[in-house]
Amino acid sequence: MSENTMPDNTMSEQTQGDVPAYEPNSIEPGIAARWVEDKAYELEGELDDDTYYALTMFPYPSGDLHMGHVEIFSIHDALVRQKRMLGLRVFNPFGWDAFGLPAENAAKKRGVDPAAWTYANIEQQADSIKRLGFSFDWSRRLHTCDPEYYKWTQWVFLQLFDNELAYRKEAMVNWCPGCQTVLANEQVIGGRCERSDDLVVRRPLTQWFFRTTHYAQELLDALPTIDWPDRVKLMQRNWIGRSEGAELSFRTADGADDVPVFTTRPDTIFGATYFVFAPEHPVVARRMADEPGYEAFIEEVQLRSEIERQATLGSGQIAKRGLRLNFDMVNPFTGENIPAYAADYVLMDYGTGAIMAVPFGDQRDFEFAQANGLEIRAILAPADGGDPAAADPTTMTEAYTEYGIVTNSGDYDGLSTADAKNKIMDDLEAKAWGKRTINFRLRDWLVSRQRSWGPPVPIIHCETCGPQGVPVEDLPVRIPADLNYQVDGSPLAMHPTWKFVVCPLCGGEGIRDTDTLDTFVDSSWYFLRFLSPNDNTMPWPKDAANAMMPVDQYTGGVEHAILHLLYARFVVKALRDIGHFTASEPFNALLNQGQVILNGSAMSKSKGNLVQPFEVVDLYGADTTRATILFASAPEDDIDWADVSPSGMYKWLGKLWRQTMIEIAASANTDVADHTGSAEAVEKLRRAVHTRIAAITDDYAKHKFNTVIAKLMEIANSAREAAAAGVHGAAQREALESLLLMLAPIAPFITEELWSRLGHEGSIHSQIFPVADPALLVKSSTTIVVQVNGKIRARLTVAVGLSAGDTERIAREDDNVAAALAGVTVKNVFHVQDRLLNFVV
RNA sequence: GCCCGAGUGGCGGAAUGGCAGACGCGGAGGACUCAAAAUCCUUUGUUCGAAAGGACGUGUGGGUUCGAGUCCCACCUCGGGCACCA
Repeated sequence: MSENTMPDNTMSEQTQGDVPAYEPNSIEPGIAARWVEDKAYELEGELDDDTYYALTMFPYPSGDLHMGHVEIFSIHDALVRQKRMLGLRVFNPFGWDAFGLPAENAAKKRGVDPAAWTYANIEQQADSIKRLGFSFDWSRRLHTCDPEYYKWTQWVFLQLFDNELAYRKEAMVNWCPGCQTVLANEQVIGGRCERSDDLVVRRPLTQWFFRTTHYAQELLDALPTIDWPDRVKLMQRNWIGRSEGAELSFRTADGADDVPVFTTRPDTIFGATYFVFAPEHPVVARRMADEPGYEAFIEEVQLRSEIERQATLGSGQIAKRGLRLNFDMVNPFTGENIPAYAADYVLMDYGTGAIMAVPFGDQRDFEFAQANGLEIRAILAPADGGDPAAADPTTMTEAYTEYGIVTNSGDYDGLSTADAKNKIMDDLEAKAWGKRTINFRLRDWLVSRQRSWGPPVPIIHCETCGPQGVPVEDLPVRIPADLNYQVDGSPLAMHPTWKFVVCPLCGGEGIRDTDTLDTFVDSSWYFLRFLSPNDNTMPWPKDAANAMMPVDQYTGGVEHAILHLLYARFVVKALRDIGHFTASEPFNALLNQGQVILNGSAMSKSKGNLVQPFEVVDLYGADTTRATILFASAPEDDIDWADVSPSGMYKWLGKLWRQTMIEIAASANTDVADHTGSAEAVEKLRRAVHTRIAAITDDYAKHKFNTVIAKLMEIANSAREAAAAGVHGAAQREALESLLLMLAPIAPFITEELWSRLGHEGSIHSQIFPVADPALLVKSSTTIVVQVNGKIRARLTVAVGLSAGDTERIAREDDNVAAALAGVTVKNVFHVQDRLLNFVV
């Protein structure tokens, strides 16, 4: 390469008149269309053990994509594209969680067909996703509202029904007046509906449940086996809420009823000075039926509890009111008669619905006892060092919840709390008064909804045969096309003819169940349907399920921590036990992205603070939009759109574009295998590139896309510096091409375009991710820090591998170090190889 | 109230117990331009100093360590989860 064929670099960077401009919106749409036409990301061949299953939470089609979608798909796509470049066969399907209330609300308010509304939104989102270049496998697309899909949702329901994991019962359930339907416990947030924010009321209704409690222990035990964020695992652990204790019975004073209670503190039983039932407890209901005031009390409690819950949220103070019952109970250990109460602080659906009240050791009982003038009996003394006044009923101001030494408890006096617990439980079991028990906070999942835009519960009710599953050959039970959505209540239930059928067992009169399944049922198994979304003969092939499950990498929002993510785990365990595959968990690894917010608060239509993704895309292109999001912070952190700078990212991509174009021009008529520039400058550039390749590979593995981009910027800076020093040709191309390859998962369009302009055939996205040359990672010299008493006195460049003695000798030659050491005695010297030397004086 | 998590420049954020502030945004100055935009270059934690150089600095107070943004204890603030769970 001769000097005069090389354009002067400074000149070309300043003029750049001959370099085509970076115009993302003129190149991106064509490339996006080509990827779809070429079926570039459709996986061919078998779904086998070697296939990597990547999945992102499928969206609900409420309108066009919002920023949150663009964020999660940008994270997911960067991850997926990089995995492909590492040589993995990646299965990356996509679909829509398309059943839900907004479609039904649109139908009710505006008279549109919910299906038409839904599919129109889906098409709009699909177009946007393609425009943004997300590399999903479109051949596996599914929508949960397709009859071809919900046929199998109904089949899943029937599998659980046939195996006694789906059942119907009357229970006090959460009713949302706004949505006109019942809700699962997981959908009630702070007493309000997760969707509409209406105050939820409690009603007794007969509903369908999935027996999630059957798997409570396994759902808890398996948490350590999955690679999920600790935060999510902790939320599930708390939601499942396992507690160990004892169940034992108290007898009524008249000897007629035995009433079981659950306690985690059997050691405090001698302090049980009264007894409390949940207001609706059956024993209370029977014995109090004729008492004046009982009915009123029940009503008052139900009304009051909701209001008080709201009024006292966050205060930690809840008034405890109760009703003295017309009978007493007997404490089995003391033999004493103790008064019985009904009070709303005891819940019917936790434990046994009744408690032994120990005001000394439980804050709620303490408050209730004070309010009602009941005895507070000390049954524990603080261990050494404790404050005796805190455990003295005459002076204590709150319950004594610490452990200590048992007192006033007969034979158990003098034992520690832990020993007394064990001994009392041993004795309970020996006397057959009770047994060791484990209680869970988790309840069964209520799955039926009084709505119509969802899969109808595939059950036919028969007066003689009871509820019967719809035979598989009759699935799907379709939503009728002629529903009237303008009615109050459930359109499906009010259809004049739909529900009248014959019983599949006896052939007599049958009535369809008019409820539909919760949308979370749809999404609790969709990752299985992706394995064969177009096969109408089975839900999924067992072989493929065994090979592919669990999903290797799942990405999505933390808002589903105890909803979707818990339900999917339950459904997989249930289907495993029924025999449909061997996997025990749906998602092996989980990445939770943060939220996109604006000026500190969540974006929402009602607040009018939405940033529409396409405002950004239309201005700067998809690459800039994607890279801006990934550069703003680590994926798990929230992004405040007020703080991010798409224009900054756009500038950088433009700079990279020009830099690459200039190099293409600079090396146009030369042999790119050769390079110009000094050997030192070339080596410096190559070292910079290869150390970054190693670091970036690492950052990708940790999903730290923000530092990936920072290091790519460093390569660009090094390459520009080298170009200014006259380095062109092979070393410069190596730098730029490595950069483009490593940027490709993040900004797929500009890298594709520049890759081809650099003269390469084929897509950059089917290349192999760069590998660092180990030889270029070995340094010959390094900068060490010399400290005196931990304060930095000098930075010296020395050869690597120096001994402590040699390093010290060189360090002492430095003027600054010598000055700091003058007149003092060095007591010790710490040496960290190739990094640091610390004189302790 | 209980349980998690987090506090680093004007801003977003980097930092296997070993050079705090990588990378970028924003700011300042300059080059190019008739001018502006775009682009390029320099500079940018605070403070003392003409400079060389020094001091201070990761929410607060202690501690461990030769050495702490990083580990431990207490507290403050913010964010999240749960909320009468016996």
